[in-house]
Amino acid sequence: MKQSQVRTRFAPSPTGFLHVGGLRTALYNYLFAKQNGGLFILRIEDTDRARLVEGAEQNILETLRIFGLDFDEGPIRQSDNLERYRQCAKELVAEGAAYGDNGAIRFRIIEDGATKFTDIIHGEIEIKNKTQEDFIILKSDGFPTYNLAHLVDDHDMAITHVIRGDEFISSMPKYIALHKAFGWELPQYAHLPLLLNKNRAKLSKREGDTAVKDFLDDGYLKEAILNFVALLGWHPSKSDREIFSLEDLIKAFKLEDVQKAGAIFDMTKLDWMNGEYIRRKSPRELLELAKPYSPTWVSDTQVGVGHHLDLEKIIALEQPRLKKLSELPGRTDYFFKEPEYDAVLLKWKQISDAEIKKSLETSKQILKSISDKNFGKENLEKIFLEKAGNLPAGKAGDRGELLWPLRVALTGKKASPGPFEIMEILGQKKAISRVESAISMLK
RNA sequence: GGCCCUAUCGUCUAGCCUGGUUAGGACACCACGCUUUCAAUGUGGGAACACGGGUUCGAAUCCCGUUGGGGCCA
Repeated sequence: MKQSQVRTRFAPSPTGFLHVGGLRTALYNYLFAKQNGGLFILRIEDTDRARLVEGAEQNILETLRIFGLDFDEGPIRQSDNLERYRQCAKELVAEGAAYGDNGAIRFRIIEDGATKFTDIIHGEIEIKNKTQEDFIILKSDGFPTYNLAHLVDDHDMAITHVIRGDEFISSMPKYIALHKAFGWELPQYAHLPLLLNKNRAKLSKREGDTAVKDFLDDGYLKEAILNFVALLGWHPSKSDREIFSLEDLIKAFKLEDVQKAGAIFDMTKLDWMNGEYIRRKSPRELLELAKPYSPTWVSDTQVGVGHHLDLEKIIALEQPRLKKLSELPGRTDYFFKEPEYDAVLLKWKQISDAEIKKSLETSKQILKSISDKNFGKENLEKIFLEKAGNLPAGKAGDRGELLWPLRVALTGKKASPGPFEIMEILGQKKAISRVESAISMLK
């Protein structure tokens, strides 16, 4: 009848950078603990010395910190606890549940019958004991195996709910037998479906691009990654909601609503979600976030002191188009250097070179006639559209004939924001000189 | 190969427990509107209950089997 406080743990091996599957496991553990007023604990499972990767532990800690998955206890390292595992192994040998085998210690499996347990996500599971065999709990080098160490720690740390990947289900008879041998109470188990790659195979760190750090470096916002990962294998029942902050998730998440089947990690939706979060930022916030993506953004010196506002304007222009921050330099390069492009790009529909030239000359005339103070986008738009005869798109002599060559002259791109907004930022002098360059290309 | 898990649009999924829905949403895709282009945005569209048996007046939903996928062990 005891009502003990919920304690969950995330127990990664520092064998590589934290990947998206690990982040999800950590998140679910965190959410479950927090929504129950419990504690979330971090344990580093570093007993497999051969597979340790330098920097991995630090990356795991750093990544959890970035996502706000703050742990209440830890990090606890298994390598600090070796004596305890050895004692436990000896204890099992002493009572006959385990035996020595070439310097290692093996736990004895009784092959009769079946082991039954209840999983929070999967429900009742029954596994025949003869599918198991005696397994090593302490290696000859004196280090414990996962089978022993994780279980001793979960007990010592009073973990109430073990939330981990599906791949451990088939070993459950081992863990249950071990608990019995120790005379320990079983925690509750929730086995999460695996994250799969496009080929439907288990997502692995070796395939690359699954490290959370890579996504962060690529300009995915932490809110978007977290939200996206939360939705892989979980969805609120009877709700269509998709956008969740960490706080929202604590309220809405239900372990029982976690999917049983594996989910394919498909970045297409992540791209959309990242765009959603990008659009929710203010240009100022976005500017801060974008600074790492190009030397241009780092300091104002390259675009001239006092142009901070312009940078914000540039960001604001791209904000609705951006899927990830790393796209920014490529999309905005024409603000910082003269565009390079092929003259054929200036051609609007089927018009002749002479007509393009005439169009550009018209733009040049207009630009020269405007005073510097009236170079705002609204005014520019008004004047240009009047000149274009205010004909709607598609009509003979439509706006495109005037505006397309102008826009290309300014950007050198076949896709970009509109010319008026661009010119407002670029200023009259540069706008005119770019139109002139375009004209000279047609000679 | 043995064991275990699993199965709704291309993808993430709601619905399943407590049988009766035009099987809902989102991403992606397509079309249209807006528009100089690309986005953003609005409207609309195509798109799924793996298969076979039962039970039942009625099955995505309950039961059995098959097949597919995945995991663990070897």
